[in-house]
Amino acid sequence: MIIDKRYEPKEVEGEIYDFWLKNSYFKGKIVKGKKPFVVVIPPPNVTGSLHMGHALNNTLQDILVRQNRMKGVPTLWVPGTDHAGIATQNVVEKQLAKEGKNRHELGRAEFVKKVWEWVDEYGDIIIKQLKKLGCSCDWSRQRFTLDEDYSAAVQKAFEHYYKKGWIYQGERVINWCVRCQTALSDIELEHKEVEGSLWFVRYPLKLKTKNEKLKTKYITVATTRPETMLGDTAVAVNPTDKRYKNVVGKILILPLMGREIPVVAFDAVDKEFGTGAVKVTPAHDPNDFEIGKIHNLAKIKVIDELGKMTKEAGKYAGQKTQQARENILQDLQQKGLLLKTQKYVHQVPHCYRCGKIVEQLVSKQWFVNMQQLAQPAIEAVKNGKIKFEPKRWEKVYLDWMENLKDWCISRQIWWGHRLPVWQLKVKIKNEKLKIYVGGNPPKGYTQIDDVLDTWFSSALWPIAVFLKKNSSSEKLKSQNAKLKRVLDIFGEDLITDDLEYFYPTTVLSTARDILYLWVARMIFSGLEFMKEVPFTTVYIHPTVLNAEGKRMSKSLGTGLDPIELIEKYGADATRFGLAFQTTGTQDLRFSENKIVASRNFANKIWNASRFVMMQIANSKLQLKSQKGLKPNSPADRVILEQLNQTIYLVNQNLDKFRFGQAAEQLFQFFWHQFCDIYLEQSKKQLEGKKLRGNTQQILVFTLVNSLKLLHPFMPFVTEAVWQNLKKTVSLEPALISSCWPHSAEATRGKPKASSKN
RNA sequence: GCGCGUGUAGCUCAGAGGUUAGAGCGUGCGGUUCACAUCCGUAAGGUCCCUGGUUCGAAUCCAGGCACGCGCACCA
Repeated sequence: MIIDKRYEPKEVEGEIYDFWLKNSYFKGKIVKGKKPFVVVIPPPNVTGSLHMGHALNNTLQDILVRQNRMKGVPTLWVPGTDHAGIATQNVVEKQLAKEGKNRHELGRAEFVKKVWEWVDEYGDIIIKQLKKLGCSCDWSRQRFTLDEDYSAAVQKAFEHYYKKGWIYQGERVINWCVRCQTALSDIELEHKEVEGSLWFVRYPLKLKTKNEKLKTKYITVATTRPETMLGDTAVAVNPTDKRYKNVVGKILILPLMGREIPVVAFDAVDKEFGTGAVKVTPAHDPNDFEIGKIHNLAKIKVIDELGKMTKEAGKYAGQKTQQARENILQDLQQKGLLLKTQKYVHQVPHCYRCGKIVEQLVSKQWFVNMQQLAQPAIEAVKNGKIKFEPKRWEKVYLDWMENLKDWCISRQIWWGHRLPVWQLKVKIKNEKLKIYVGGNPPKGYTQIDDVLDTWFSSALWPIAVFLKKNSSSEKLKSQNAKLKRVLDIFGEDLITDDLEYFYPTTVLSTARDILYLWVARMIFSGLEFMKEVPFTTVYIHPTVLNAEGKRMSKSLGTGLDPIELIEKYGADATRFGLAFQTTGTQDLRFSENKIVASRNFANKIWNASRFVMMQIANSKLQLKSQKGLKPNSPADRVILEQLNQTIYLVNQNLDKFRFGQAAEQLFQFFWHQFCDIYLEQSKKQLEGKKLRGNTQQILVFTLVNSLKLLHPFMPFVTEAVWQNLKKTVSLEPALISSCWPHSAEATRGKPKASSKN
């Protein structure tokens, strides 16, 4: 026998993968009149390396893709990477810091060049890792969100929104990361519990005359951020609060600054919290900003973009916020205005990229008005055009969509798509700044510095991956009326037949934490630009937790490198082990045991196949179809029935994204029903001449179909066996493109009900 | 605060209104000529979180509670 008695993944995986590549099995082809099965990969960050979540998600996608490919459906899985604005910029900045430099010394052009160099050198790591995992992506279609054509599409999308009047520049209190030096959208924050304090500060009421005697001399406010009080321009109380009934409209003297500020009424003030009176800092709190709008309050910015006190902060100017806080508290204490201090645990926003505390400050940024975009995206889910799996995520999605705020899309970093916004160099006095939006600005205009939120471009992923001039697909030939609109938006140059054929995609499989950041935005973008949903099913895979039930994360040191698992146990074992643990309802508390068990299973498949091959060597066996099989013994009949049930159950479970149950069924069937029972039985049957021929037939038949069913889960070992088996039995040239078992008996043959009729 | 999820063998998890509740790993015992020791056979191991309700029958459905995890939120 040619093959070894132990399955050695390392010896076959590379070779098998090359074999698939060489024969273009992963290529997506347009087959007119046939509805394709299309998946776009959630593009990993170029800075990333494969973590367990990627390994899981891409295993599951590959299972679906391979199954559909075998079913004979035109199948395409588009791979690619995301430029990941802030994340990538941070990586390169860190590298620069090691050399004692910063990006400002380099200048914008030089810095961006450096990032591109970094991307060229390291950006492909994760792609190579996906290949190791066995992902059957169409690599000829690999995309990067900063590809030339992709960028063109991003620009067109911006222009489109702008023309509609949905993009505007506005002054708001935004989240500002002092470390990354950029604005962040609300969902780019991570709220972490921080043990802080609640300080109670007295704001004296202004006396009408020097000697006026007041019943109440102070209003006490509670704050977690005393340094912002320097920017206070009011104190707000609930209009129904009896305690403050008589002070609304009165004037207070802001301590330390001496500024006169009014007491105003505002519904949203919680009477129960603190003292029921809240200091109002319109420049540093979004709610206060709203109060300020209503009461026409000044916005006094006391903290700047570097996290230091501005000159508006009087004697505290130039101090870092923390330092200013301490000084202010000391000064208040001295003046007897600090009533008390309470320990207070609260949620503080941190930057999702660098982990530093985020400042809130007033700033001029670009926004997308969400009003008209949200509604169709809500409808599409409500009317079932997009289904969530598991279904409960639908509610999570809808809750967010129904409470959408405008999307802050400008970032003050350098790595990304620059806004196609230009302004006239010379600012004429008393005249609004002249702005041009688009690709060819008139003379004298310069482009503004901001770049777009990374998620603005990834929102276009299911569209933009099919927009490419020099793609394998040619420019649009068909004059499909449906695409007229898209042509108008993106222009002739970008539209290809691919877009017409492969959009909308079928399944989007992703992690729950980017449901808002990415999935929701793809949905409304798809509906806006294509007037059609970008995918019909959103599958949310379980989160991979470690043994302690903590989320696996590299930064937390709770990660586990899937590549190490592949090295140790093989890609098949890693994949099967992950799929096995994907049960649909629960998060996945990762256990290496399951990978070990799967490694053993791969070996079992290998050896059972070896046994079958030994039995049929030199037998010149002509493989019969199921109809041609003649089960002679009870064991024959049982194994064929069990195979049919397995085909049925695997299909059922995969249709419902029940990967674990499908894997379990295959494991049970192959190991216990086929190997433990039938293979043992066959040894007796093979002895006598009477049963020998049919037993051989059934052995091969069962093995061949098992390999097919197992292939999406364990592509390497099954293909390796197939290639060997092919030498003695006439089979399709490759398992990957062979025909998925779907005999009439199997599709109809539910697990047999004991009483028919 | 609101919402979501989970609780079943030592561990990780399936299952689900109806005999005796299952798997993998782990554990005990026995087994190496004859595909595989990454193996085979066999055994032990469960108050299905608690309380109440519906039912002929509940681990399963309902209500309440407890525990853990997660998401959202403008309690300053």
